Amino acid sequence: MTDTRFDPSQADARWQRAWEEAGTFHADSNSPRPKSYVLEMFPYPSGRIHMGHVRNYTMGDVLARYKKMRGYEVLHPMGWDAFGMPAENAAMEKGVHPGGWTRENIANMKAQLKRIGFALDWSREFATCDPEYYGHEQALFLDLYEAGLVYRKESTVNWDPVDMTVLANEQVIDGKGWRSGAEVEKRKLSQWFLKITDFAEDLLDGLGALENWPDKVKLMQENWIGKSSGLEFSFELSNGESLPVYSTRPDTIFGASFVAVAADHPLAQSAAMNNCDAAKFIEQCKRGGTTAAELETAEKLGFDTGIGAKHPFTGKHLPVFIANFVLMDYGTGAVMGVPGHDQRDFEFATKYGLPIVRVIAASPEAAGEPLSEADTGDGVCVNSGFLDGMSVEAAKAAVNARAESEGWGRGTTVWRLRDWGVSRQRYWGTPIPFIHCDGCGVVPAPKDSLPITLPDDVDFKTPGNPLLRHPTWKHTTCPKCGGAAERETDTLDTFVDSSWYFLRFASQPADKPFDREEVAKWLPVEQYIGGIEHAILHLLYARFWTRALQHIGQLDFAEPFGSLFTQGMVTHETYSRRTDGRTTYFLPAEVDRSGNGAVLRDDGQPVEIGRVIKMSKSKKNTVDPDNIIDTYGADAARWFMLSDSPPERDLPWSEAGIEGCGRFVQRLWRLFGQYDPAAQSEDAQYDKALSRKLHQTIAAVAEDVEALNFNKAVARIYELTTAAEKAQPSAARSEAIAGLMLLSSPMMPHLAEEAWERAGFAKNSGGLIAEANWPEYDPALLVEDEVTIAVQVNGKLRDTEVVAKGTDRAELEAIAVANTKVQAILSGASPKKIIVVPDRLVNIVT
RNA sequence: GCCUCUGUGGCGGAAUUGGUAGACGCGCUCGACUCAAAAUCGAGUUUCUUCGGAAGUGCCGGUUCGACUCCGGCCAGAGGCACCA
Repeated sequence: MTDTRFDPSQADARWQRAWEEAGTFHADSNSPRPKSYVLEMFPYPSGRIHMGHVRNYTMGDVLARYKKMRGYEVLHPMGWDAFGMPAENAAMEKGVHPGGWTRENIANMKAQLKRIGFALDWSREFATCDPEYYGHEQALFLDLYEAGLVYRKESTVNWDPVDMTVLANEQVIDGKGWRSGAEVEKRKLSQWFLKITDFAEDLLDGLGALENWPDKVKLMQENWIGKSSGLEFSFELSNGESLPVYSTRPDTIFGASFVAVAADHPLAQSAAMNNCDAAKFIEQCKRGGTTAAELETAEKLGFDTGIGAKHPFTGKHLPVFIANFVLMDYGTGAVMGVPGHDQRDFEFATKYGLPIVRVIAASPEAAGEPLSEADTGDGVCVNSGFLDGMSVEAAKAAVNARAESEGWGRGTTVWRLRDWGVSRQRYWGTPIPFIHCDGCGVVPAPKDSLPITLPDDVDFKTPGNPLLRHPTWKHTTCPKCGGAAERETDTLDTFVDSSWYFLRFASQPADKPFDREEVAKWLPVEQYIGGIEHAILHLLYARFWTRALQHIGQLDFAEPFGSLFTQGMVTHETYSRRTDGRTTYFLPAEVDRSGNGAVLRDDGQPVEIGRVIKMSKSKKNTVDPDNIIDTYGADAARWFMLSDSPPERDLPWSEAGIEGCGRFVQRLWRLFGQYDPAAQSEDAQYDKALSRKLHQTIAAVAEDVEALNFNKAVARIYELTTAAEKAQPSAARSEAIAGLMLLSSPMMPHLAEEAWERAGFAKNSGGLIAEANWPEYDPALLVEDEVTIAVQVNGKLRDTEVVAKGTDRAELEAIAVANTKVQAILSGASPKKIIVVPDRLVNIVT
């Protein structure tokens, strides 16, 4: 019998074809239905879909299918974040063209996604490496330039002196270039920036209105934007100059024992001119990576310039250091060092023998308490002249007021957020549409010259930017003077590409980036789903870009994503070997983990087992879903992704559960086969219980799916399945079986379609279950009429009692006191207190 | 180092948000069916126990009649830290 087993290898493809032929998931912008835009973060086409993608897109898919069943016109599109470094790496390693490599990957991954049966509107697909896409991006960039939101300035990059190329942070390993192994240097380059700081206040304020964003994401963004108020003031220096510094803790000014400037601060530069030791120290600071993590964990080093700074209150001379932990990008690039109340300053002062003074203490009496580490707690000012006895807050205000009235400083707001550097010295990205002319300077490319496309004939045999050394590409004429000029050879950060792709999904006009009317119909995105790793950068950039477009009058809203859901990552341990100081990673599929350790299947030799971390291409700890679909079918894979783990939490990958999911698919299939509309009830009481279970499940699954609590919805479906299996044939049972088909259809759409058809619904209603309505529930059936209450003595459970729902307090108390186990414990003593929570418990306190 | 999370049986996790800890699933054990296997079905499965109970949600302490849930302090792991996407 063919229908005793569900055969995904037949059914999956069959229904995928049926949906495609019926145009089931085609989003019609002229539909009278209410609209819903469900979007998952589009993937980088790395080559293969991995489990993180499957998890992400399955969640979105369930929601999209559910919304459709609830009567929405759903836009659920897919595309490709197709520019980026891995394509260039592949070009260098395998000699393939980044474009060809990317296109091939897209084709493979699209085929993989199609096998999983996602309810996507493929007619809206595009890749960011399409000239039709990035040409419009160039136009938008020029629009922002005209609005004054784009500028150039010098900024630091990682420079590999052997390969003569700029390295991404990821390519710097232990301060060395990943290919050359050369010690990386910091180098300044003139680069393009977007003025995200113009929107800092607005981006911060906007978080308040994002009710359906996770608090943790809003908090992370808030901290990232980092609004702080403090004092900007100037030290008079012994060389007659003045040095502006910024501090968020002016209340600790009496504890200042040194002043420190960044290595690239003008003062440091001029010190280097007169002093070769200073120059050497600055050179030393240039070594190592540029990341905040590296700077902050590196040993605190300084160089005493010999210059003195005059303390504005005490007149004491403070030594001025050049220090490797001061950032030129934040504040004024110079700080006052207060070792008593800042841990970095404390470490620095300890190392260089500088005074450490307590100026904040829990109470005035504790002024003399020694410090073994920086005290960053609250308290009152001590050892601080006129500030003594003031609270931290009062002292801040008092210092600011004195500085302002005496004219040597002022209270200011400083942001941690820096402008967005978008220049990349790489080939595989959107060319920045500017032209460098010796006579006219930097000139925007005329809009009618867009798209400025990438040349195809590039080579990756030598490191560095192929655009820069291409024989002809950069040569052009100046749009202003007509003279010979050169194109900008930097390309845009790929975060620019992902900052507006969601607008392009609304429609794809040829002559403009997006159609305003279509955007108005679909946007903002109703539900955006993606990895928590994008909590700050991508989401902040997209919010900024949307605001910037609103600012220049191209959009009518500021926030692109109404609701955000950040899923946890699919994680796996890593397998690696180190040879010649380089680490090679291996795929889980290449590794035999059956013994105690792990060995490579190829040579039987052990590999090192690394930590359980997010699946990523660079660490090769990815699992390919194709094998799982081959073995168990798309529905089992989808079900597995939704089961068990709460979606916001990380999911450590294991193969163990998938088999059970495959069994459940068959179990449901057998149950669905028992659908019998003619079945008659024999036991009305029993029927009512099953009917109640069905209606409770309908309500609960809807609620769970809307909250994206898929693991809970899955558990409900299991429970109803078990109840239906155990029930005798009856009308209620058939109703439950039909209900289960509908409830499980967003999660296991192929199985549901097959069962729907077999049960005759497709013929009767003339449609697909994907186009059916979500079942209604009867609110009257949700309420139970009996509840089990806990009987506790001193908070410990002693027994339970079944009572009618809504039994009043007095009666509950009487039942509990009369309970034999309670009587045994009380043994005649009378309780001190009895706490009654109706429908829940009675607690007897002795 | 900084910011944000997470921590519950052998495993993934549930717990109506302060009210019966371990729902549901995986795995395992035993049983039924079978010549046998697979599949399927049934029972059991936190730990200890003198079988009365006792302990138990990363660790230490606190609030409460009652704490996985709230508060304080630690520990461990993950994500992000501006050129991975």
